[in-house]
Amino acid sequence: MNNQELADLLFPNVKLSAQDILDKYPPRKLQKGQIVSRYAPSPTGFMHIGNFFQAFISYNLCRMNGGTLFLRLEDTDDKREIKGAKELIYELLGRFGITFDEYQTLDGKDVGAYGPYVQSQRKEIYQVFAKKLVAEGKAFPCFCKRTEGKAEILEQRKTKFIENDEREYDPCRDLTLEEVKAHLAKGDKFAIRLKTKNSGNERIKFKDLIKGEIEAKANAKDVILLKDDGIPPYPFAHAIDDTLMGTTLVVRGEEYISSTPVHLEIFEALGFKPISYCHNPLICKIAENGNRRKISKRYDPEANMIFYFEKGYPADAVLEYLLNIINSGFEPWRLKNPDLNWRKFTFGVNDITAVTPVFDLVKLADVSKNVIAKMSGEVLYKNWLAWAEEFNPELAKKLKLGKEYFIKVCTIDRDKPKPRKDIYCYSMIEEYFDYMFEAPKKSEIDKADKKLYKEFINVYAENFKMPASNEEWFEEVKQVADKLGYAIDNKAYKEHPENYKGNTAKACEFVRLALTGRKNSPTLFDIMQVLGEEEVTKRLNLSK
RNA sequence: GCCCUCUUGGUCAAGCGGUUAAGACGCAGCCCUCUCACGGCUGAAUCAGGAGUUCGAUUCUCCUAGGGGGUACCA
Repeated sequence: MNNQELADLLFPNVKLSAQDILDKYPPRKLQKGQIVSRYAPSPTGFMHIGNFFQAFISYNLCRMNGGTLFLRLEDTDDKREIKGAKELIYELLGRFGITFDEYQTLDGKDVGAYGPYVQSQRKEIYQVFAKKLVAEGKAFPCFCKRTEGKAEILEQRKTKFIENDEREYDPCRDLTLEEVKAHLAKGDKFAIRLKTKNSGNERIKFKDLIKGEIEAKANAKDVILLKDDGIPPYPFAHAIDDTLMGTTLVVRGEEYISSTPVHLEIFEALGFKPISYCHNPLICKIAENGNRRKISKRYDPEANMIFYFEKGYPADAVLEYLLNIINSGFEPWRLKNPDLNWRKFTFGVNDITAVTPVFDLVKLADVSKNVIAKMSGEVLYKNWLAWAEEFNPELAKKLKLGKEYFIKVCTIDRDKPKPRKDIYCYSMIEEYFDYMFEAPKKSEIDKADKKLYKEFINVYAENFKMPASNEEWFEEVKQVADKLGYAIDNKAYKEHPENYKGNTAKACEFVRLALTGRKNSPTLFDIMQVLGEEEVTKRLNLSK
């Protein structure tokens, strides 16, 4: 079999040599230890948190080491491509402030010298290398039907063609030139497969930055290099692109560990040096049966990165939570440096957690509360409005109309050394402050308290005027309470509760209920100030 | 099935042969306080199991169990 003749037969239009391509991608000039990493999403129409997780790891690694980060779009699976997917990826990355040194703009311009940064535009490159491998006898055309993982077909092939159960040679690897010609004459489509040099008994070792050295069975399958549409599946594209683009560190999910031996054999066949890997753990949830499972688009809304914007979590809160998962050193650092931007935090490549973490929305809420607690009332208002304009236009209208008022609302129990930490996302604020929009419709009052409540509010409302200070306000509550037989002295109350109708706490609760309908709200005096005397009086009278 | 990988409280985890086994979230209780919070303090709760190595194992080795991942002309 003349391999060069076969190669020319298969790729009559490919004129460039591998060297021609290599010349276009000179090695990067890097300082010692400097990394080049990438984020390589597929445009599937949504961004999975696990996928974003990798981008974020790469981003952090690069930012800490002065490295280069590029974005490469892996749009080689035409069946999965969705319109607008590219835009969505760019939009989400932008919202999170994840920036790249090299990428292709939305209108198709490459920024950076190692493009094109979109795989579908690199078809010729892949073909050149595929042709080279065929010419060297390391790859061959395959005319079989696509199996695409269909069990029956795979099974059939196994029993028919596999010499022992350790290897999976493809039947087409031994086609004669004549047979190939016959196929081509019929116009049969062909894929290109790697002619594995292994028999299934070899072992290989490779290093992973998180897990250390991994030993595995070497690849012994004639894997696909080029699909019958001339486009490579992930492994071949990965080997070529990351080599050409000068990647020094590939961050990818754990699910790729198993296929790394395949990638390594492809690198070797191509004559490329292998690249360092960092296989990060997959983010999980606890399933109904108590087991962990991969966080999924189908069952977990939080698997989709758009979720956080719909709910209105600050981007930095999400990022800080993720940083928590990536590196456990972040939390102590944050405690020590409450006011520094998370971008100031550094950690080592080897310090990334190796355990599949369970995604915890409760913890995220806590992180987010702390992020929001640092916002001034004005900033909170701005962010809340921005969120509403996108996801709740009705609300946005109200917020804009009452701008001054709502800034005051947002400032309640804020802009002080120890702000409240109740709010963790913008979508919850409207409900949280519902009584600032209109008089409360529902009341959390205990049934048993109803009589006392009426009595108290009646007297309190009688001579109500807006207090000038928190102290004054409280004095007035106390006076009324005292008059009605409540304990002013909490100690006395604790000793003999039977002597009183309640204590000052109870009295305050009644006022709170009258004004907000709740037992729990920010400082009442602040609320009164924002509501204004007229409104407060109205609500008190309503509650009589 | 086969291959790879992981295993410290409910969750995130520190720990790298000798510790009263950190810390955070959550939970419970107390304190602070003029109410709601914030904050402070205290508490319950963890080394998957079994062998071995060792004077000594959470830490090293092996086995088992369990979890997760992979096993496509998907990434």
